[in-house]
Amino acid sequence: MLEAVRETWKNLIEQQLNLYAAEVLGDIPELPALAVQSPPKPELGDLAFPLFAYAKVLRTAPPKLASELKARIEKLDDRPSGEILLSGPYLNVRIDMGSVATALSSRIAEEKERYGSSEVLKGKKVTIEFSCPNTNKPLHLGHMRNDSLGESVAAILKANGAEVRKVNLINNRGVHICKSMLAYQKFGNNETPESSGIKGDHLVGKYYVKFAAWAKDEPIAEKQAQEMLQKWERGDPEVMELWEKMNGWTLQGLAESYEKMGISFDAYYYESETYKYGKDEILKGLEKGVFYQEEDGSVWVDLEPIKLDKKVLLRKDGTSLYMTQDVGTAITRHKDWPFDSLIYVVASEQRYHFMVLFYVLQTLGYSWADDLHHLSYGMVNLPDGKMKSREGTVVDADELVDTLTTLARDEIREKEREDLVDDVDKTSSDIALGALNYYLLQVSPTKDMIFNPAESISFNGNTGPYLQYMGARISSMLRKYQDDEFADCHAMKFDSSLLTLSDERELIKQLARYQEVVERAGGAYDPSVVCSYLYDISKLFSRWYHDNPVLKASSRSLVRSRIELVSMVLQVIKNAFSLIGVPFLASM
RNA sequence: GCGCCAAUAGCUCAGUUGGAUAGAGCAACUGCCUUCUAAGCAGUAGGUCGUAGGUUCGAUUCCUACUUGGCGUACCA
Repeated sequence: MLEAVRETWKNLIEQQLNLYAAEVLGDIPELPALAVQSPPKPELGDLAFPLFAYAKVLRTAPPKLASELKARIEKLDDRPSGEILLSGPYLNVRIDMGSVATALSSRIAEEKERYGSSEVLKGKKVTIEFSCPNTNKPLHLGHMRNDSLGESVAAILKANGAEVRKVNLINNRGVHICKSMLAYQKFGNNETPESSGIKGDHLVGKYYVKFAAWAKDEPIAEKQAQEMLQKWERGDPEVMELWEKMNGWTLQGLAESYEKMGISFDAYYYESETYKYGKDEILKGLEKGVFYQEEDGSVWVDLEPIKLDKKVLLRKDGTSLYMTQDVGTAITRHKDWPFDSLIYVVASEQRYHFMVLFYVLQTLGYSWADDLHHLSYGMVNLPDGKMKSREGTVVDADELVDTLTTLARDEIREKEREDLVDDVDKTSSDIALGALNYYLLQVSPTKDMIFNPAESISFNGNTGPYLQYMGARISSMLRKYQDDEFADCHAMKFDSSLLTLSDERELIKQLARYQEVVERAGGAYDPSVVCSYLYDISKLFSRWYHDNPVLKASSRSLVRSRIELVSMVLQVIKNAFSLIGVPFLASM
């Protein structure tokens, strides 16, 4: 919303620069593009135009040039409202924030939860794949980063106007699946989730762990697992029955976890189907001559054009590999729903895999293969090192959510707010969720991160609950404002000229730039952009409303104006919450 | 060996695409609850932005080399 103002000033100054150049030099040279920045401090205005770059061409010192331009612009009859400030080599502008606030207020009132959305990706269909769990164990912290990112990026792209299809590929076959099946066959005693009271995914996970323990001093274990996989591939009825039963348990458990964590999908794919895909595509490529065959019959792609080695696409016995399947799955997905862009949310360990995959798809000549993205995120480590399932240092997702929920509930009790909160259980789990999603999304996706459990359960500082708390405070204020006591204010019109404090100007500016934030987050597939924005605006708001009364402001019209500002802040943080999986709470 | 990614306060992280005095949170210390929710606000202290060159009027940001760490480099997934 500030863009228009920014452009107006930029064009005006560029125009004056050209006129000045023509006067001084006699002709119009090619001038460098004018940069627009934000001044570091509010006193310095709202827009900053550094003039260093013109010193040489115009043979004028930047501070002199700044005052020259100021004088020229101020002489113009037809110039935008706002004030020009001089600050050394910078020409700064204090914009007319009142008119921005007025426009903003009607726009937010009209667009409500759509405020901040844009149409930059309108008409674009995006498939995003994330989560992709194995069916041999429950979700852990690593999955949670994946899930949070997937959900958030999907929401951000939607807000930018894209049509988004969220897909999950369930890894429900393979030797690792057989391992838990085998252990169950041996040690399970027909235990079920019902008989044991253990959630399905955790029960299956228990046998996966059991297999590892057993295999440690049982050399034939691995071999038996391989044999079981072969039986599975032949469709052995007994194995299939067990497979279906145990997968059912896991999927039921995962569904519960997803539900609890606010994760959902538009479509599921299953590896037990997709592992058959891709072989014919590779053979087609072989016919076209884009791949080549070794004497032993295996099919390869030469990655010389992307400066990599060679990669096998079909084994010598003609069977598929992971890569083969992924090629086939991408193509199948495009047939199912013709996307313009496909995003894979997968850990950075697999960068190489996706470089190859994308190259192979391009080589096969699919037009949509130009817009494939690997949203590669870094590993989640613990303060004392890596998570290792064998050493039992894996942070279990369900357990973590439960712990955080309990802590949130304790906090509500301790503050004696149980009666003031609608539903204590729901509020507690929403706080837990907000804490987790914010903690995970705050960090730039590409970077490895350290998950500090002690820190994640702290609700102080730069955390999800801090943001939720701001939302709850504002909501509480707005509820009070609904009282008859404020009836006279309800009838008044919003007068933006009363919002003259520096913090008020800064708040309006932040509100006005929200859409740009959403666009930048979308362009970079980076929810942390939204997180930083939310924290900045919340912190600014906290300070402002700590220092300045709203409902008890010095005049009724000031009450009305500040309420308008407060309402706008609430709408914007609510909208931003929805992009990063932080539940909004009207009270907490 | 080769490739990719990273390195900013004691710790965890930002840094708006090259600009003004590099910012938060946590931890430490100090104030502020008869006043719109103290899950809060304000303040103090904490930095050769891994090292060395280069490009530029200007570099935490771009380039090169090096150091350190992570991850890859399977006819595994």
